Amino acid sequence: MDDESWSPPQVLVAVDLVILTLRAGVLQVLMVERGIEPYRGALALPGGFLYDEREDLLGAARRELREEADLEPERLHLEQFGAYGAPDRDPRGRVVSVAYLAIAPGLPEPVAGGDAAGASWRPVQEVASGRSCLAFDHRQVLTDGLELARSKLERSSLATTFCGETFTIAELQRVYEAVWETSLDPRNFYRKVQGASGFVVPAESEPRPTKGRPARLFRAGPSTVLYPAITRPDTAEQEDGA
Amino acid sequence: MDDESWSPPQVLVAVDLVILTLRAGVLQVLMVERGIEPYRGALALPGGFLYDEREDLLGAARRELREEADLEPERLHLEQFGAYGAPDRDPRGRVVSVAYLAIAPGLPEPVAGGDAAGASWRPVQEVASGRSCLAFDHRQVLTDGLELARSKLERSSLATTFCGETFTIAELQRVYEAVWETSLDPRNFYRKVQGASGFVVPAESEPRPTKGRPARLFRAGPSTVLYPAITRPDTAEQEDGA
DNA sequence: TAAATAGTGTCTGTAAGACAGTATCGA
DNA sequence: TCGATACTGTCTTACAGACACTATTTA
Repeated sequence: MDDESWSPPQVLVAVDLVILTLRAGVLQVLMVERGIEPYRGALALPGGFLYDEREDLLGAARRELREEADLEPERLHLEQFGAYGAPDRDPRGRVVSVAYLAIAPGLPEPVAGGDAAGASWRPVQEVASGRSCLAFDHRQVLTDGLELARSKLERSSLATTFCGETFTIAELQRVYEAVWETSLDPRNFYRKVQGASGFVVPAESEPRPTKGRPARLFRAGPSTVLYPAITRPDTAEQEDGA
Repeated sequence: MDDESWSPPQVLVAVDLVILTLRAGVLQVLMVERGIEPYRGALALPGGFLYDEREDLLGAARRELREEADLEPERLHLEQFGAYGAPDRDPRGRVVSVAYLAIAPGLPEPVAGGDAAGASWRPVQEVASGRSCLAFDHRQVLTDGLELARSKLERSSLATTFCGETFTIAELQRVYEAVWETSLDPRNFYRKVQGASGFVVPAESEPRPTKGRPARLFRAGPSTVLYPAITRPDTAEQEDGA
């Protein structure tokens, strides 16, 4: 290992982004269509190489968020969740990719303009499950990012970052239902959200156009950690053999 | 970004290992004393650069485990938990380090022999908390790895990997107490461990030398996920301002 | 009025924490 | 026998899930 003539291999470092949002009640992920080889024409997560020697990983993630997704990094949740470095994951050579999870409030327009030309929101279910062809190991990256988002919904106030400035409890519930792919009892959900101190605080503002009784509006509260947690329903508890 | 003349920076990739074990009832981490600059003489986590173009990250972690810690990777829990890539984290140049958490059963001897010459077990509390000088950003890496271990004890059967082939409930409790830096009620702990289906299974074998009534022996059960979880006592729930 | 959505209350089972009590060993 | 450790049981409170009910809007 400390061989005099040995020197460690040079590697390219990239960041990849799993950017989630809720549009029309379904969980969507931002994907770009690759214009160049390898995987030309396939879907890929937004991302790219480190720009220069001085850029740090989070900085690169923020830059890609702006360039490829046309999103303001300052307002978004952005969190690292893994490094992917299989030697053959990129046919061009050795690339280690660090993955970040970003959450954006539902945006009315599909991303447009600037460098984000090829980017579009896609339903997560469609992209993650089987059929479509994803570049590199991005299916695995997506799956891991999704699982992080799902588990963080339980014990952190992450869910509010899917919503706008103010939101109703029912809207918040739709976030949980979309990310978890479940349905929840609105009455129990209401009780639990109210019971988690500091999760949401009332926001007095004009009611929304609606059928039925207008809902109260809330905004994100001071807590980042939820206690008690909003627990995810059993999705068939797993066991595996020794 | 797609400037023709631009090319991404070459980076060195390393793996760093947080290797935890329990010795004499205290949580210890394997540290090496650096023999070369930078940070000569300081304590560092075991680790090193990727060996060649074909080695993958987990492979590198396994190799370092063998070389630097003289441990058999096959028998240990080994899990990635983060990538560290601040531009100035290594004065020699740009290095991105991928961190792994490893758990070893208590080993009677301090590590010796082979490349592991400079390695020694140190109490985590002493290393992580303040005083001693750690190389690079290894204090942060250690802290993050520790927090992963602590949280995984709650919902996974990780704790049994700190123990030998067979163990008593009291020994398992000492694992939780050491990692969490708490004390637990033995009676409630007993009930919870038994209640978590598949966590431990009885092992019939000769009782141990002991004062008092000899304890039953168990071995790790088939479950990797704990239900119900073994919950960590409140360590002052945190809130932070918006 | 009805239809629709919002919000409250109540009941039941399970799990957590506190702690009393019984069992089985060595000396 | 006593001291020590192992193990069992019981009580109280908190939370999860199920679901009945009341409230407030539009049509």
